[in-house]
Parts: sequence; structure tokens; C-alpha cells
Amino acid sequence: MKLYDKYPVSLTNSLSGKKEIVNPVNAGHIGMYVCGPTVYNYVHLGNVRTFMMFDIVARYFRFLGYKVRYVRNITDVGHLENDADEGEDKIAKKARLEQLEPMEVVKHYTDGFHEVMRQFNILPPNIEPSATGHIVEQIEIIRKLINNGFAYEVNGSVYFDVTRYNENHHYGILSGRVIEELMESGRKLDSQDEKRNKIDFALWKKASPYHIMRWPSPWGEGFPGWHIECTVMSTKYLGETFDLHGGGMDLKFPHHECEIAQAVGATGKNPVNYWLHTNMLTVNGQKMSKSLGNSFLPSELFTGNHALLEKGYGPMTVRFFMLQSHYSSTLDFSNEALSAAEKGYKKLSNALSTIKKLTYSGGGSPVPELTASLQKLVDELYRNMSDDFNTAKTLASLFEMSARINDFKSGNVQLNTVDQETFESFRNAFVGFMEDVLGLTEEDEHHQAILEGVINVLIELRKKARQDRDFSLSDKIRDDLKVMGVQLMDGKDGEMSFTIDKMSIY
RNA sequence: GGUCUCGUGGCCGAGUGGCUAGGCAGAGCUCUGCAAAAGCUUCUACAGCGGUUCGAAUCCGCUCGAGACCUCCA
Repeated sequence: MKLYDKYPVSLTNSLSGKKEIVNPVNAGHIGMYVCGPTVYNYVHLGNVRTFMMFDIVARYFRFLGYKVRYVRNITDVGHLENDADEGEDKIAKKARLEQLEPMEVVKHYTDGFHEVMRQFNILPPNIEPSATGHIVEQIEIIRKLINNGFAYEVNGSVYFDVTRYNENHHYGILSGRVIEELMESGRKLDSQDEKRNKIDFALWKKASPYHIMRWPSPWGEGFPGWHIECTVMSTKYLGETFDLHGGGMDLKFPHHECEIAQAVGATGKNPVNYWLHTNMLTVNGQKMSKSLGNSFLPSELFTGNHALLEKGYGPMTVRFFMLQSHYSSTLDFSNEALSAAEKGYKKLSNALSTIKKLTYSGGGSPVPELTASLQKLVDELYRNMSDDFNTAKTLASLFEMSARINDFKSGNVQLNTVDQETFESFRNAFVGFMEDVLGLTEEDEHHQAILEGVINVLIELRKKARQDRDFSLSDKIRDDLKVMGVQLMDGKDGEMSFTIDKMSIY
């Protein structure tokens, strides 16, 4: 029996608003797509929350034995500012302002994004396609939409005909929007508009003579709209109907709504069985966003170089902090909450290194109640995660387990009062959920700083030894450090410096 | 204006018709050369007002408050 059969995953499907049990298109396989970043700027912590959440979704599916194909795109063209169909392309604007090639902008911020993902221990997706790499496919699907009567061309641009689509399909199925209300609210269609209706959205935009990002198409030189790239890249790699599509709550409308309309319009099939939306990270109750100017960059967080922070926090503390809440709730970011998280994470981290060092010694007589309670804790770990990826409850279980682990360590409870098989499954579950599922690991950069501090303490002791003319101790400190790859050097003035041989750390 | 979500103890945050969430902080105890770590015990709670129910923080209604989306945002 597979783990995913024993602990079937249920999740809140945004499409139905209800908790549903995951039943994959292909048994034993999960295909999932998540909208990645538009690489025109540095990612902030709100972005990180979404990618971290879906990292855990993918990790957990794998942990249960599913074969997962996780696709997360890079948006490097087509994402317009201000108004979906009238603003300037974000990448192109940045390129113009910084006097760079658009692809220089894309490269720079894509690298930055990957570095942030690495710092937070967010694993790379299986496929990371870019919009500019799929222009041909986008043109193809736009053609299909025109042929199917769901899109029309005007002056070298192509728009999706929402009203037409809504005649036989349901535009608003995901977001709950009513098309009549959308038609009434907001700004009116002005005379410059090419669209038949203001709720129509761009599939292809004609490039003005000075627009730098442009590709040839049946409708002249231009560039693709924002929504079409995700439809193309998700269905290309996952099939016309796939299991799971995720993204931030703020993409639900219009982006994801448009994706459904495009896919249904092109293939006649519902593209996604389960939609998953993560809620927003807030600061003082307000959504963290680039446009509001209240966003935190990961680097500001690590260094503590931000008005709202008293000190810096490591990436694992932040990871733990975010996992304490459910993905569907807003999470408020504050200094107090972070410092509480720092201590809580340390506790779990200590338990993790403790249990790794525990070795089972036989010769005892297992106590049935204890054995049963440990088995129950392991069972709860799976149940909590399978229940809509409830990381908060999972952490609560891990805290209970860490109390048991410390009992074993201190000898309050003898290790051999539980049978070996139970102990090993307990240990494997704790380590597995910490490292593989939740991705909580040691913080290397932090340790590097501590290492240098420790060496300085030893240097002070060695200076004292030299003053006392205790050269055997002085030499021992220097020689022992050298063995570990730390070279101490005595200066003429009695000061000491050191170099660390990086290779010896790894 | 329309659509929707939320309001839990000093703080952060799960949960949901009856059974301990958990973390941080506070108090006490054990351990302890000191400190730390750890274990145990313990105190603060479900915005307000009505209703349904044997029983509601959990369901329904209203009021107040906060936020999100409707326009670029994960």
C-alpha cells in the first residue's frame, strides 16, 4: 500500500470552494503548475511565501510516493503595467530605464530569484519554462482561438472575446465574477480602444515602432499577452487537463480566470482539476506589495536592515515562521512574531540534531503505552499534512515529538522501553518531515559567522597563554586549529589573524 | 458602489457543533558549581448582540471592526 493511499491528500479547491480529496489524472502521478515571477524586479517576501508553500506541496506529494512533475514558469515578456492591455511591458520598461537589453534585465532578476529560492531551501521545479521560449506555441494557440471564434484581430492585435465565450461557457467560474457586473464597473471603453468589450483581454499586442521586444506573427510584429503564456506552458508540459494549478490569491482574477477561458476556448477541455491559492503576507494588516511600497526584500530581512526590524533573521527562521500559519490565511509580518519563531525553530532544530545522534540500544522491555503513543504521533504527522497541507498542525506534532526526543536524550525515558521498529519509524518520520517535507535545515551562513566568533575566543585565550608564557598551551591551540583547517598567524605586535581553509568545511 | 474573506488568550497563530492545538512571553517545580538546554505543572480565549440546538468559539441573522479583489502585484 502506497503512502498516498494510506494518507490521501485533501485540499481546498478554489474552483469549488470545498475541501476535496486529490484524485490524480494519472494514478501515482501529480502534474502541478505554479505561476512564477515576472522578472523585472527583486522578489519580496510575499512572493517567497507562495513559492515556499508550493515547494512544500511538491515535496509532500513526493514524500507520499507520487511521481511529481512541477512546472513553474518565468514571465519574461507580456506582463503590462497599470492596465492589462494598455500599459508598458514591465520588462521593456525596466530595460529602457536602465539602458539594458531586455534579456539582461531578465537574466539579472532571474538569477536573483534563483538565489533567493536557494537561500530559503525552496527546491527548483522540474521544468522552468520562459514565456519568450514559447512564442511559437503561443501564436499557435491564439490561431486556434481565432478559428474557434473566441478571438478577433484588430490592427495587428488579437483579443479574447469574453462575451462570446460566455455564451456557452462560464467566464467567472473560478473567481465568482459576474460578467454583467464586470461590464458595468470600472472605466468605460474609450474611443481609442480596439476591443469590442472592455472585459476582453489581449492575447497578442502589436508592437509600436519603438517597442523593443517583438516577434513576427500572422498579425504582424508584436508580443504575447500575459495570460496566454501560462495556458501554453502548463498544457504543453502537463497535458490538456492536469491536476493542480497554484498561485497567489491576487492572481485568481483576472489571470487564472483568463487561463481557464483560453484553455477551454482552445481545447474544449477543463484544464485544471484543482486550483490552489495562497493568501497574502501582510504588514500591519496591509497586503505586502511592490506597489504599496511596504515590501521586504530577503536581503533586508537577513541583515535586519529595515525600519520595522530590530535585528536580522535567518532564512530558516522565516521558513518556520511562514509554516506556522495555514496557506489560506493571511499572515502578518512583525518583529515580535519573527523573534518568537526564531526560538521555536531553534527548539525543533535542536531536537533534529539530537535524534540523528541517538542510537538504539536493545535489551529493554517495550512499554505498550509508550510504543502506541509514538506511533500515534507519527500517524498524526501524515494526517495533518494530508489535511489540506496543514503545516501549523504538523509543526505542533513535531513539537510534541521533540519533547519525547529530549526525554530519550536526557534519560528521562529509556530508549529501549520502545521497540526498535517503532523507534526507527519515529525517527525517520521526524527527520523526514523536518528535512524532506518542510525543508527545515541548518543555517550555513549563520554558522559561518559563529565560527569566526569562536576562533576569536580561542585567539584571546591563546594571547593569555602567551602572556603567561604557557607556550605548550599556546602551540596546542594553534596546531589543533591548523588540523581543522584554520591557520593562525602571529603578527609582530602580538595581534593574531587567521584564515579559514574553505575546503575543510565541506 | 459590487464581490468576497476574516475578527481566537500579553504576542503570533491552528482548530471546529460536545474531547489539550502549538510556539513565544509570564509563574512555579525538577535538574544544575554558574549559565544555558531540557522535562513537568500552571494562568490569561474565541469582536458584540440575538437565534437554532440537549450543547456553539464552531451553524444562522444583525451590528461593529479589519482586510482582499473588482486596475499591475505571489
